[in-house]
Amino acid sequence: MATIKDVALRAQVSTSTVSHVLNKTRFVSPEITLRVEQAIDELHYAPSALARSLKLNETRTLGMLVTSSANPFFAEVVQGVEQRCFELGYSLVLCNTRDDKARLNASMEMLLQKRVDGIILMCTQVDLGAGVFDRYPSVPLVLADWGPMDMEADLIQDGGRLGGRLATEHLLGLGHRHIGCITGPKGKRAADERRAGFEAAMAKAGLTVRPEWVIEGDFELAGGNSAMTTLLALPERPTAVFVGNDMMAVGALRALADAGVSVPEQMSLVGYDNIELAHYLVPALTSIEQPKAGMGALAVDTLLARIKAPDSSR
Amino acid sequence: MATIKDVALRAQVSTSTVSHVLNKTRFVSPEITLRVEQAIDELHYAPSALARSLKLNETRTLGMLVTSSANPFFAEVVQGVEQRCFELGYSLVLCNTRDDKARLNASMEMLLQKRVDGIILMCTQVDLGAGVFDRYPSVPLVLADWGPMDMEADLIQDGGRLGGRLATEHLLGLGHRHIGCITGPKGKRAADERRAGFEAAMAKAGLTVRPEWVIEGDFELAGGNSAMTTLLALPERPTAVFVGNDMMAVGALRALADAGVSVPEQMSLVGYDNIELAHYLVPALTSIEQPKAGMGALAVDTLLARIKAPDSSR
DNA sequence: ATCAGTTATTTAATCTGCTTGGTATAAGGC
DNA sequence: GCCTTATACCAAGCAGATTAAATAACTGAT
Repeated sequence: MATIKDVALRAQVSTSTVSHVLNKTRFVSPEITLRVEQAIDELHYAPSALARSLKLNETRTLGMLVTSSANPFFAEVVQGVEQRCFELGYSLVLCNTRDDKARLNASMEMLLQKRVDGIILMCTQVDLGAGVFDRYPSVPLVLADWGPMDMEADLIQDGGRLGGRLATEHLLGLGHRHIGCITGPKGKRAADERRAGFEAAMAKAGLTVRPEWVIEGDFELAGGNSAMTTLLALPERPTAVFVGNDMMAVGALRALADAGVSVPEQMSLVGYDNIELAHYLVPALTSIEQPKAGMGALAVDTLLARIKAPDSSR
Repeated sequence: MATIKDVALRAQVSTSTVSHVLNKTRFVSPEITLRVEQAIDELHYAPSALARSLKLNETRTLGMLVTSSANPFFAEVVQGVEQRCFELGYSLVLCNTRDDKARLNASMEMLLQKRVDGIILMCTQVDLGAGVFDRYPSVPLVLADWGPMDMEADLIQDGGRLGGRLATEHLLGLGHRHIGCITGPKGKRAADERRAGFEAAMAKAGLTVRPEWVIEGDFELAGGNSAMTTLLALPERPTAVFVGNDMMAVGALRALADAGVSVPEQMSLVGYDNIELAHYLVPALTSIEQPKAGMGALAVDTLLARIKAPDSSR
């Protein structure tokens, strides 16, 4: 592959002139500019971002760690992240952690060695063993959808508490008084907040939350399915359930259908995230909107702001 | 960030010795090895993959271009690709093209400048204007799920013809004789092959394909929905439909429910891809299995084989 | 017309962090 | 004392960015 030297030779100028033409960082006379551009065309020259990054100490690359990028919710956030990266001239290195600590650490290590400018973390795994992070204290980090952490990082929060309240109030508005809840994994911020919102709304309506109607799920299809199955096996069933995310709601719908319980006649559901699929389900799923692409874009913007001003207050 | 020089200085050895310790590329005495390792720890040193890549002319990074990574089918393939990359010590740069030629070209340019070792293309866009590809004729490419192309690249093919036949035969086996088909976009290989399989199976069964029962969709939720709506509006309806992928099938199910047509009593469906969600739908969707993660892994393996032997026959 | 003083362009030299073939040095063997 | 080994170091790149320095071109004054 041609280098800047080849171009310089062919255009009969020095490499620095070529560099200035490429980056428009100084005036170069029109004739010379033309010669250089011709040489670039003829040689199919493409500057090496590698060499450039090495010198400039900036890769224009971000890393993203996500539990499972195939999960529709994450997939949409990832796409939002990628979209914003593209708009801003960055590229994105995607890593799945699969809830595996070793894998997370390995991926972090790789990203750091590749000298990404910053990293977006969106994983369930709360405890990291502090292994990698104190090795590289300086890499800008953004945490989205993350458990309690004391790391130096910016946080992207969804208004889970509000959303949980809205979801519950929707059910209350339909006249329900016996309301259950399928939550996400305990300890995961998003899960806990949504649940807190649910409890707040119930309390505000003067209703007590029946503990056996609050079931912990895993934010996945299967978890929602088994959680609903558990609920349905109870001697007394709620008439409505707030499900912590849409994936679990889909699983729950399946369980309801299998049990012959019709929705919404015999039981109402509200989901969370409003993934595209929710509209197409039968019956259509009511869901709390989550600006997934927006969260992705926000994460990128936050990260880049931090990169530009590493020491500004959080 | 510490460099190899800092480590060398602290360990009182030369940089080359540090390098050899890091890469285990030559014998270094135990005492010196220890000193070097201590220095590495104390300085939180992480070698720069940038400098390494520059020197070695290899980035251990692959690029992947995909129409829309949030599409469940693509999302699973992408995850398969990432999985295999991780296993092999590669990282993955993900780019969405959104069916936008300009964007595809821009992303290609970026990947090439970053000197990725190879690129996996999985996009609908058939025509590229040949802009970028002849500029960099040498980058190893793998095309998955791609229209007819005459580029120098390896191809990953799904057995779409076979799958289409199987799907149709499933419906025939259920006793159906009036079978329709909702296809993917014409010109897209996967779509055309599945359709060809459908037609082959019909012909083999001695049935004629009624043109008005073959509707072109877009492989998306909305397209499946409107295609089925169109079908249902016909004076004569088929009793079964082979839908070209699961996303469209979900959309179609919605249309059927809206029209009060019960599935499978009044109409049977078969999908394609067998995305995880298909099991959880109500009614459950029968679908032709597509080894999505497997295809991703295969794409990576094929690409790496090509990288190792650029001139071997295809 | 000529020369000092500018300004406009381009060049040459260094630097980024790391790998590696060639080489140096000290210890050990005969 | 000389020749091996064993072990570690040197220095030349890799592809480009940056900057001080050099050259060329031009200005106005004498």
